[in-house]
Amino acid sequence: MRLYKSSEYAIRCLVSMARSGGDLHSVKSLSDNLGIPYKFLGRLMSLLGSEGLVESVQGKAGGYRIVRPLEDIRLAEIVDIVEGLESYERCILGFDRCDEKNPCPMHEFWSGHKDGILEMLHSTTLAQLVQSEGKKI
Amino acid sequence: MRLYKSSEYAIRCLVSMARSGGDLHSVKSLSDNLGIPYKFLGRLMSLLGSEGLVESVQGKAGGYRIVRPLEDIRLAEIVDIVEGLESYERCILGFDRCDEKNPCPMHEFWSGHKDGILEMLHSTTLAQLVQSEGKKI
DNA sequence: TCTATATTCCACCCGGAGGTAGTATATTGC
DNA sequence: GCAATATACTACCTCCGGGTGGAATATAGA
Ligand code: SF4
Ligand code: SF4
Repeated sequence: MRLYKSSEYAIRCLVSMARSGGDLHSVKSLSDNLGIPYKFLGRLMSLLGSEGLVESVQGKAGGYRIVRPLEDIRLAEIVDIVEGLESYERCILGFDRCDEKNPCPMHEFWSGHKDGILEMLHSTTLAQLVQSEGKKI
Repeated sequence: MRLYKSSEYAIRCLVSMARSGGDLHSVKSLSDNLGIPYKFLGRLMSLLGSEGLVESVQGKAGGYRIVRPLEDIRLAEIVDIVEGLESYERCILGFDRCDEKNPCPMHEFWSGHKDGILEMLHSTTLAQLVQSEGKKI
């Protein structure tokens, strides 16, 4: 019932980068500002880069920047890259190939929450997170 | 975003036991009927027994039975015994000590779902699961 | 050119969830 | 009493998410 640490880190970094101006952010500065293990974050940002969510610039004064418009980056995409969406699309009791005619005992109590979360992940964009009133990152 | 396998097994076993009459159920029969690894389920049922959710009878023709009324056993209690409720009470970005005045960027998009799930876990009882229309176990 | 700072890539460690094996112990029915 | 069948307990294994260390590579700037 919790995101992977990696998804949490990815979201926090992207929000932090988007909030503090548009230019390059080094892994070092992100690690220091957000309290995320340096080496771990390095590998994660490299993954986000290879998946096209961010752009990397090597060498001194290098770092990462967000290239795509914030309204175009949805939570579902971030989570899918980092940990995959399988566990959100499957369900609480782990059954797959569910239909309304053959539900598990939890269906009427759970499926609404599951659908709501999945819808939220697909509809919420980085732009909304940046504008949200939450200050803590 | 998924229950532990152990929680899934526990819920499925309890629902199965409650649905198929009130008497003793051996780990062997539960394992066969539900397709749950025998040894693994044995340890899990032993835990449920030590926590007072079920009662164990040793020896030939022994097994486990539910003693408390079904209306009194809530999902939250089962989940708490098996995997703990921490990850449901904390939140999606892993912050603790959250208040409305100092939210994280996800708060307005997530906290509603979190509260709904927690409320569901605390209010749903085994009796409701047994009566639900779901046939698949 | 040389150095400092940055990403990139490799191998490795740790802890916990899931699962297996074997054995000890309890108890029913013959 | 004895065999069959049940729970109880201990030790161990595998996989993976999280995390660390070190060296290779790229590059801006003195
Ligand atoms: S809650 Fe519904 S969708 Fe989820 S596993 Fe059960 S039957 Fe399938
Ligand atoms: S969503 Fe709200 S309750 Fe959850 S971690 Fe963020 S601020 Fe805290």
